[in-house]
Amino acid sequence: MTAGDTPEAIDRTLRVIGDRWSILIVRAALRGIRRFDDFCDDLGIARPILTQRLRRLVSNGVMIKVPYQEHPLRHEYRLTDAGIALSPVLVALVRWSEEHADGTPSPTALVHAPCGTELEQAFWCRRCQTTFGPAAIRGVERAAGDVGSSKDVPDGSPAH
Amino acid sequence: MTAGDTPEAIDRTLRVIGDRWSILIVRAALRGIRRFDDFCDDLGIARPILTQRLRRLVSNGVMIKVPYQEHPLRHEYRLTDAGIALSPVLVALVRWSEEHADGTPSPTALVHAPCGTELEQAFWCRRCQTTFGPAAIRGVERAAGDVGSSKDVPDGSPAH
DNA sequence: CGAGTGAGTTCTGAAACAGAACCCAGAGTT
DNA sequence: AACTCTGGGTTCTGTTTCAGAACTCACTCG
Repeated sequence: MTAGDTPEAIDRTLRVIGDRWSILIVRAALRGIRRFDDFCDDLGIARPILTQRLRRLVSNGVMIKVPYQEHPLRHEYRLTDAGIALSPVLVALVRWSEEHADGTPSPTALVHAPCGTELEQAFWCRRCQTTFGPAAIRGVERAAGDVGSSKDVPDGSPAH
Repeated sequence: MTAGDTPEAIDRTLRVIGDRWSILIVRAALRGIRRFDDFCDDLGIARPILTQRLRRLVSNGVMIKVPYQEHPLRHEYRLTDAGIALSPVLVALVRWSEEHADGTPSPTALVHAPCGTELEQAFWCRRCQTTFGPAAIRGVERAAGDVGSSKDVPDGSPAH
């Protein structure tokens, strides 16, 4: 309550994809995996958990279950637009992993499709027509009357 | 094995920040919160969990514990550079929350500090000098000989 | 001396995770 | 018809992890 903030929204999101597997499932799906067993093999996830995760992702609109053949009725799981919209999260995570958690670059590079150049992720200011990094971010309250009260995100020197 | 991929690296990262609280803690820290009790109050997190999370974040180099006064010896927790580097993940999550999980925009807007314009997050191609969205991403194998084998990320129409 | 504060720890119960093994419908094989 | 394979699950059974109340402890302030 006191916190004029939103752990709320982000919290709800984390409930959807905030466990170790969901993000990996989305990632696998982005790589083109669609079938139950393929997810299983690719991720090494236990079947019951996969079942439950897929169900949750479906019920939260991240994926949908579509039949890909009748008769032996079989379904596959695909990302919805909302699911695809998670890719910035994924990319940010992968980037961070590579740079900070563990030097190993992932064997799959993500590139700009039209030209094949490896992509970067940045914050973009429409007004200045420029990209920038975390250091140039500031948080401001949205409450209409309150526009002056901007709190700086971490002050200058972070650590040390 | 068949998967020439890395759940590995990302998995390690998710072990660091892949629970519901760690990200929220980082987020709070980005907003300037530093002290144990303030995290507690702000997040509504249970103290034992906060203790443990902070310890883990510290041991993984995301935060550091620095004394801010002697005598009643007190520490505070600050983000390291690696921790600050998580902000793209945060931003991506918040963005997604707002757009897909729940219409409510967060009360704290993130803006480009120099000009105050609300920021956007995008993929950036250095070669083309352009920003683009998830649809224009493609994954290619990095294995030196194998550059031709590019798999498309989700094919054209995602769902429906 | 008593109250207050910052930063935890202990204890206890609920929930989530994880793996092995089992199930079942339909198709293809013999 | 019997037999086995495949895709897509479910059940059962432990092990972690989560979570909250309540307690501790060192120190300071009045």
